[in-house]
Formats: sequence, C-alpha cells, structure tokens
Amino acid sequence: MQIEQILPDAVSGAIKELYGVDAGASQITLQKTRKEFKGHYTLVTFPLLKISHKSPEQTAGEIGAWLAEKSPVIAEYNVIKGFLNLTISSRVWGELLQTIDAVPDYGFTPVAEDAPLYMVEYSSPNTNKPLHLGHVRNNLLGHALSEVLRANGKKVVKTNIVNDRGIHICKSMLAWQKWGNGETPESTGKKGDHLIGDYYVLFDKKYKEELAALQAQGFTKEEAEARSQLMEEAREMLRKWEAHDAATVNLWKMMNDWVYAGFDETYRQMGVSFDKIYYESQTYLAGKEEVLRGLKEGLFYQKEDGSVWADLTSYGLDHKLLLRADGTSVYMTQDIGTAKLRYDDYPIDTMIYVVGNEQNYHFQVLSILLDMLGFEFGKGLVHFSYGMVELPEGKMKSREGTVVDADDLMAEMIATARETSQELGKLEGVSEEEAEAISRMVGLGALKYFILKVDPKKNMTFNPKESIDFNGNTGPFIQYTHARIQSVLRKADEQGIAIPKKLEGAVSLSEKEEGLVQLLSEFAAVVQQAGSEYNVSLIANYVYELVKEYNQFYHDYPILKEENSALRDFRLLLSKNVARTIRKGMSLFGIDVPERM
RNA sequence: GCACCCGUAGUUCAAUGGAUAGAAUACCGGAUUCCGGUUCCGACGAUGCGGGUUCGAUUCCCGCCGGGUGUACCA
Repeated sequence: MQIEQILPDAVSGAIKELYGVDAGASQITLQKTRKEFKGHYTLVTFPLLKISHKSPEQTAGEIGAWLAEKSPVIAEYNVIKGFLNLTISSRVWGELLQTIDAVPDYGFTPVAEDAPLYMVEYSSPNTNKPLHLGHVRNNLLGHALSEVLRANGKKVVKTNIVNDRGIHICKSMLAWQKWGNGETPESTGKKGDHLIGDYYVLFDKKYKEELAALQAQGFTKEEAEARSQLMEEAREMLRKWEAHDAATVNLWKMMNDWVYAGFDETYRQMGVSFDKIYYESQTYLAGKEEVLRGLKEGLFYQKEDGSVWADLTSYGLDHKLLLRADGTSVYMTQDIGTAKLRYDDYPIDTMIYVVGNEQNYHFQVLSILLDMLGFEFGKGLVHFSYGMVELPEGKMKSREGTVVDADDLMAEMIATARETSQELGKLEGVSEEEAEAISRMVGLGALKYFILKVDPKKNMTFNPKESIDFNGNTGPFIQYTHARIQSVLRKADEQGIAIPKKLEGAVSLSEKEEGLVQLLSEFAAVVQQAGSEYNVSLIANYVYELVKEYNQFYHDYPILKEENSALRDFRLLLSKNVARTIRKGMSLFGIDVPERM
C-alpha cells in the first residue's frame, strides 16, 4: 500500500462523513508540504468549497480535526489559509519503509500476459556516417523510455529503422569506388561507420569543387547543379541499385556491413539494444505499393511528370510528394511501408517514434496519410519529439566540422572520469580492471544522466566538463552517494551488525528521516508518471532529490555509531532502501552504479 | 509569409493551476577532521512585454518581442 493511495482514501472518507458527498479525485488535490511549514502532505481546500459551503479555513479545520481523530494515519494537522497541512504518524512511516523493503521490485508492475504492447522506435541512423551527439540523446531517450514503460507493466519491443538506401548512401559508395583504392576497415584500422563517413564527406568536397569549377565557367549555381557529373553518377547508381544490378548491390552490401559492425560497437558501448531491426531497403517497396494503391483509389493524385502527391490542404497542410517522377520513393513512402510491416508483424497497441523535433511536420503528415490509407493506427501514432543538443560553443554544424562524434565523446568521457578519479585518489589500490570499470561507469553515467535529466522536448546545452563534476546535479554525484552507502553497509557487516528485515519496536523519527521515507514511498508514482507522460527526466530529478535529502540526513545523524539499536536498525534499513532506489532509478537510464568508487 | 516548439537567477536545469518560483554552478561568508576526500549551513541573485480567464497563472487563452525548427523530387 502506497501513501499516494492511503491519503486520498482517508481524505475522501472525511469529506463523505462530514458533508455527505463523494468528492472526485480531481477535487482532492494533495501535494507535498513546503519545507517551511509543519507537515508532510497538504490538502488544498479551495476546490472543496463548493461541497462544504464554508470558508477555506473552516473547511480545512473540519477535515483536519476529523482526520486527526478518526484516521490512524494522521498524527496532527495545522491550517494555514486554505491549506490543510497533515502530519503522518511515525508508526506509518516505519511500516511503509518495511513495505517498501519487502517487495523486491517495488514500484514496478510485472508484465502481464495481456499487457498492452508498445513499440518504441529509436536511433534510426543513416548508413553513410557515424553516430553523433544528436543520436546520443536519441538513443538514451529511446532506451530509457522503453525501460520506464516496461517498469510500468507494458510489453515493449524496441525497434530501429536503418536508413540503408537512397541517394545519400550512393554518394559514399561512389566516392569509395572512385577514390577509395580498395580501402577496408581492416586495412585502415578504422571503424566501418567512420570509414564510410569519410567517403561521404569526400563526395561532398569533390562535388563542391565541381560546382565551383562550373560556376567559374560562367554557369549559375542552379545550372551547375543540373550539370554536375558526380551527382548524375550518384543518381545513376541509385537507379541501378533499385534495378538490382548485381555489382551495385554487392558493393552496397559490403559497405553497409562495415557500417553495421561499427554501429554495433557504438550501441554496445552506450548500453542500448534493439529487439527488432527494420531496414528501409526492405520496407520501401511496401510503402510504394501502398502509395500506388492510394493513387488507384483516388486518395492521391499524379502530376504530368509522373510524380505522385497527396493533397493535404483540407488538413491545413501543403501538398506532399510521395513518389518522384522517376518512380523512386522518398522518406515518407518508406515510413508508410515500415509502419504497415510493423503492424503486420506485431499486435501493436501504441507505436512511439523517438525522433527529433525537426520532424514534427513529417509525423503529422505520416499520421494523416496512414489514416487516409485506411490504417486505423494512423491517428494513434506517438511522436516522442525531443529538442536539439547544442554545445557551449554553439550549434553543431557538419560543414564546419563541429559535429561531436558519439564514439569520440564516450571515449573522452571515460578518459576524463579516469583523470578526475585519479586526481581525487579514488583509484588507489584498485586493480587495473576495476579502475577501467569504474571509469567507464562514471564517464558514461555522467553523460547519460546529464542528457536525460533535461525535459526531452526542450533544446539543451551539453557541457562535458559540467556533466562529469563530482558535485551538483550530476551522475557521478549520485553514483558517489550510492558508493558511500554501500560502504556503510559493508562496515556494518564487518562489525557484525545485521541489517534487519523487519523493524522491532517503535522509534520516534526525526523530520529528515520521515522526509526520506516519504520520498522513497513516492518512487513508484514518479515512475508511473514518467511513463504516462513520456517524460523520463522526471525520474532523474526525483533521484537527485532523494540523494540530496540523504546527504543532509547523513551529515546530521550517525548510523553505525547510534547507540539506540532500534534507531540504528531503522537508519540501516533506510540507507539500504535509498541505495536500492538509486540503483533502480539509474537502471532505467542504463546507468551503472559502482559498489565503491 | 505560414506552421510547430522554446523564452525562468550570470550560467545549466526544476516547478499535476496552488502557499514566500526551487536546485545546481559561479562568487562571498561560516561549520564539519567524520562511516569516505566529493559532506553541511548561510548570503547573493530570475518568470521577455502587454492584456484576459481564475479565489489563485511560470503554467491556460489572445496580442506583441526574441530564439529555434520545419515548410525540399534530402533522409
């Protein structure tokens, strides 16, 4: 039984008794009591005035008196203006702490057979360049959201759509063919995705040179683009690919495999994974079929040049291209096909796309198009839209080479964690393997926490230096607190003090202890809210608050030195639960917490 | 132009329509020699502007101002 249930029940009981009316949940607004007032939870009485027909103060007073007298949960109350501050009895806090401890995975609903199925798409890389900082936010959000949904008892299928075909892929293929001299990841020692990325950049460079040369001959920019030999070759390659030309397809396969090997390494390092991967090369034809069906059924229209369009003006939007004049498909076509195949493959209840907010329009259109095509799931798509990641120096621009590579970033974070730890003397006396493991946990934890603590829909600034600080609202600070608690528990064990399973005897608790139990008992509600709002940053803020509270408690009260054994037991149990909650909360983010550091 | 998103301390982030808008960081002052150094306390400092709804607005609505993104036969 959680406090979030006990309290509203008690309050609505009081209202029923006093005024003879069943108050709706929306009218019972309970919130945490602000620090400066006495009490744990506060009932706002303004919404209840219509029921009580009395002044706010009177209403609060009556409900408070009733609860204090009749409810075993409420020890005392006070009224300030229209706010009724309720103090929960120490006995109830003690019982709650045990309840929390008794359930192994408290706060987490087991996944039932008939639980709704959520499919979460995230990452969605192009196979022409390595993952960068933007993908990092995407991957971390997608992974965390999946974990949070699962913790809420949903079935989750994590999926990825790989953009493995299209003109952009042909560009790097062409560059490699022309200037690659047969280079491979093995021959260069480069990760496959980086190698391919280099050729994509090379294409762009050569293409620009060609344009410049043409413009120097007196052509306009548009004329130069139309005359570009390179671009024509790339388009030719795409046509060959779509016509299943053996040489082209083989080259494509070989180069894509290099990239996948590179991606796999990045994903492994980041700690994210997928249950099912879709490739656009395998879904775009399904999309094309659907578009042609739509055309036949008169849902779409065809221009004289043969291109196919959807008229969305009745939805307040523009006309949208679905098939090019040469019959090749575009991004939207592919997404239609992918969606259809997914719903064929799985009994999806909710489809969530973790994709940046620059594609808000795309998903608005996708939803409408699927609906037009008769897929009832169209309207129900969820676009989990997140903001851009910027750096303290400003925005990342690929042209200016200021894009932060995901692999480099992670390596740097780990290296920095190691340096800092060494400076602080944390790595003294630990083996090389341990030092490496701790540096990884801290470095990656810093990165993940810093990114996930921000409200997903907002643009954010990622500051590597700040993120890895061992102080403040950072991953390492949380990890450190956890490690310190573990140290206390270890010391208790060494001194032969057992951590009790059950508390014997009543103890009177300090406000800080009550506050901590209060926080612990709210964890489940936070996880649930995060799941229903698709906002994982709530959990980060919760964990940090818990850690801060614990540190204040830790500073003021002895644990092992406490002479009253009942109180010591309570504090040990409390510490253990805080550590558990930290681990659980961080695990939703894919963040490891070291036992010691 | 049109559409969508965002404007909160110097900076990075919080705040189901609720009380005196919270943290962190930076700077300044103090405590702690402890189970673990990275702990704790205090001071400083903010809702872009103007209306509206409400008992109550950072939050909802309208209009400005500022920033971002999209509006591609790119993905």
